[in-house]
Amino acid sequence: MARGVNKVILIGNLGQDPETRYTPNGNAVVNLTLATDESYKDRQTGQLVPKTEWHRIVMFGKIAEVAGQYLRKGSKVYIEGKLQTRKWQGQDGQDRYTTEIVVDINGQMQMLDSRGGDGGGMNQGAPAGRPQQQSYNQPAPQQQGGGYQGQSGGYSQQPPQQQSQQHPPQPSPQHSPQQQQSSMPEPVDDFDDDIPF
Amino acid sequence: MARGVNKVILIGNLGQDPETRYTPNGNAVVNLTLATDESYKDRQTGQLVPKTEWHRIVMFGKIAEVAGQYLRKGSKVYIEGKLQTRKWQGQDGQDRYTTEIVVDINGQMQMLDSRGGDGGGMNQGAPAGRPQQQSYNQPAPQQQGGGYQGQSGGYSQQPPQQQSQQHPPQPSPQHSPQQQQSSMPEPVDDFDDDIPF
Amino acid sequence: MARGVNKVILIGNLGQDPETRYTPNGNAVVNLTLATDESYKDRQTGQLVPKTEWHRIVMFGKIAEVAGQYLRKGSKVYIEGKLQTRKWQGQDGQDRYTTEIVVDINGQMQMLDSRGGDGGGMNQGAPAGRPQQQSYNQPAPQQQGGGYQGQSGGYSQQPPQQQSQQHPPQPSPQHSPQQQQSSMPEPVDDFDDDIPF
Amino acid sequence: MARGVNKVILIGNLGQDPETRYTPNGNAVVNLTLATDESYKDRQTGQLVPKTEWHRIVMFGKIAEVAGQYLRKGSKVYIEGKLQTRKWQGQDGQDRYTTEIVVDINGQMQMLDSRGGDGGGMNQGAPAGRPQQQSYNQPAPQQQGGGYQGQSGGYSQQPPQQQSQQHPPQPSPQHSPQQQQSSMPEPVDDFDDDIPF
DNA sequence: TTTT
DNA sequence: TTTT
Repeated sequence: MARGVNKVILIGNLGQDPETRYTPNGNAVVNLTLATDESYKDRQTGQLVPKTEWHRIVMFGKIAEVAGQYLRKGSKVYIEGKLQTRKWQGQDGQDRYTTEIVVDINGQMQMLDSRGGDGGGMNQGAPAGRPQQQSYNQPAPQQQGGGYQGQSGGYSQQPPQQQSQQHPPQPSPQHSPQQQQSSMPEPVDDFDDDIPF
Repeated sequence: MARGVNKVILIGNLGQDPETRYTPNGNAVVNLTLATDESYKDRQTGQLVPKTEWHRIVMFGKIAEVAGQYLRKGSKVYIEGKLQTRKWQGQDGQDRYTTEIVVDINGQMQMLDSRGGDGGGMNQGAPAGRPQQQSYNQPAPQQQGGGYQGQSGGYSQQPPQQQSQQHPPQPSPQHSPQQQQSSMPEPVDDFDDDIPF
Repeated sequence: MARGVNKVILIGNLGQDPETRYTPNGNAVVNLTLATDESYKDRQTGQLVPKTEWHRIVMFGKIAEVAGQYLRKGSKVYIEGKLQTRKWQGQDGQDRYTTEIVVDINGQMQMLDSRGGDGGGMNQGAPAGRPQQQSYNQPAPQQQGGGYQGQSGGYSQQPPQQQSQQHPPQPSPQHSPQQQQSSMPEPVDDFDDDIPF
Repeated sequence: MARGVNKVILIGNLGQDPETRYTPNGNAVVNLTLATDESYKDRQTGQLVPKTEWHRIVMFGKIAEVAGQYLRKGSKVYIEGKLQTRKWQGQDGQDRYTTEIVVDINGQMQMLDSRGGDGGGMNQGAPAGRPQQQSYNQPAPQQQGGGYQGQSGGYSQQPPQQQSQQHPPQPSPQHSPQQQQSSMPEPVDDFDDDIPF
């Protein structure tokens, strides 16, 4: 529920491959940088000057999974999300603020590459087959708490094992104490399947 | 011209009265802070927790003039603009980044207070009569170059006198109310109406 | 899931009180007409001519319930939905098409009257207390099939009794046959379930 | 000027080649049909059922010129416009209504085919070179009066010769390549004002 | 850092 | 009528 409207709509290209992390609960969190270009006319020279605007995107839930799997550096994508500015501490102890576009359960993502080309070519990790134009709305709404702390701790770079199945506790030491502190936001918990297509 | 889409849509309330400045050419530049509220459910307590997101808005052109005149702390407003992140230097010499929603010629603004109440009450500068619900599209496009440096120099806190005409320096050091009225900048030429907002 | 983007954003005023109906399962369906105004300059006279655009809105789910309860003729509202054109038969047997803005689980609604005034005054059915500015996202997504036939049959003008509880079949003759056959249990609000359209 | 917000955002594919007409003043008017797809889950079978929504688009001005030149059947495109319903008379003398998305000076269009392929291949009229991803905002506002009458009379299927200049009647009945060149879209043209940013 |  |  919201008193107000907070909506961002972007179409642009990824500057890098997406970075995928996982919450202790196995939910994907993806960070992207997206470029939108605009040209303006220089007043002195009359020349058209290209200007690129870079956007930081954070995706949660199923959209994040799809983005992590199918988007690559250079991919063109439509994104709908909301603005969120988070505060963090610089190494000098001073407050810094970073504004991101959060794409959660209420957001949308749509891949716009008609051929799904990864734009980079050197992404050996790219999946063999990929969808060409597909849009995702998350399956269930969720409120974003104040807990997300950007790139900071508590996230695993490893995908969860079979998140949708019951399985015995992981003995693996890779899953560290960070998992214990399960106060991390868990944007979407009720996925009903892993791969939507 | 743009290769991409960069659009922000907000409905929220002003945290403070707008700050109006003027370029050397007499064009208004207005800074706003806008709050959009959202509630999320705390996972531990199950309580609805209100969360306010603050947005920095920069307006140019006629929309800026209208906003500066009619919006006040607490005003509810619809805004359409684009995201822009600008770099600046902190006092420690380090780079900082601030993301703002730029409402220029391609943006839109709409006052949503059915009564135009200023929400604060102590804004003696508020004009007597104000429109109730009015939307503004800028009359002609304009490209935003890279030159805008936020709050920094080159801006005047005083509105220009009759910018579109050559005129001798104003002797009066005080800006009287009458001047306020008669100093409407008219940067764009093809207005199809006579209402100044 | 969508291959494409289909989004409508409107701010306007209701032309009439909302019409609420209920599906056999007790889910609210609300029809609205919304006016958005625009002025254009007549090319001959140079006069500003007001022009009102009327939009047909159909709301489903919890948003519909809220709209039916709190919106009245004249209410100002923000609506986000999608375009849908449905075909129907005129009395002359010919095909007609009506385009509506569908506000379902993926849509949004926000009341913008700072005072919630009903704008009409003669709506005795209006609830005593009403929210002032509140936005609604539906709690869970739902796919809109092709079956919705507008104003046509299968809908009841009467609200369901205690839709969130199990209850014995209603002996009341007020409840039409259609309602009788729909004695299914009614999970509270997040229906991803049995809406037949 | 508008009291209200009336905005439509679509991403979809053209069902046919665009139809271009010209007003007596030589302004291009383009009609498109755009498909947006959505899948919904059939309640009986649980199957995903594809559903296509068709949208009627009308474009004016420079955007229309670009669309007429570069879009083809199958082209994927982003469109931003406004809803407009116009009344017309059926052959039976009865009123009919058609809702269209109007893309005028305040609208936007962006071609999303990474390769500009025409999707049909048999469009011999397609220009040799075409932009790949380009977005257009109209360079100057224009009010849409009540005068547009859909497909009806007053429009020419022939493009104007040099509409922006006074010139003697063209002797050549054939539209030469040079003319083609000179009618190339020029998304950004005349920013002449003095805003220094 | 992307894209054309 | 498009697209995947």
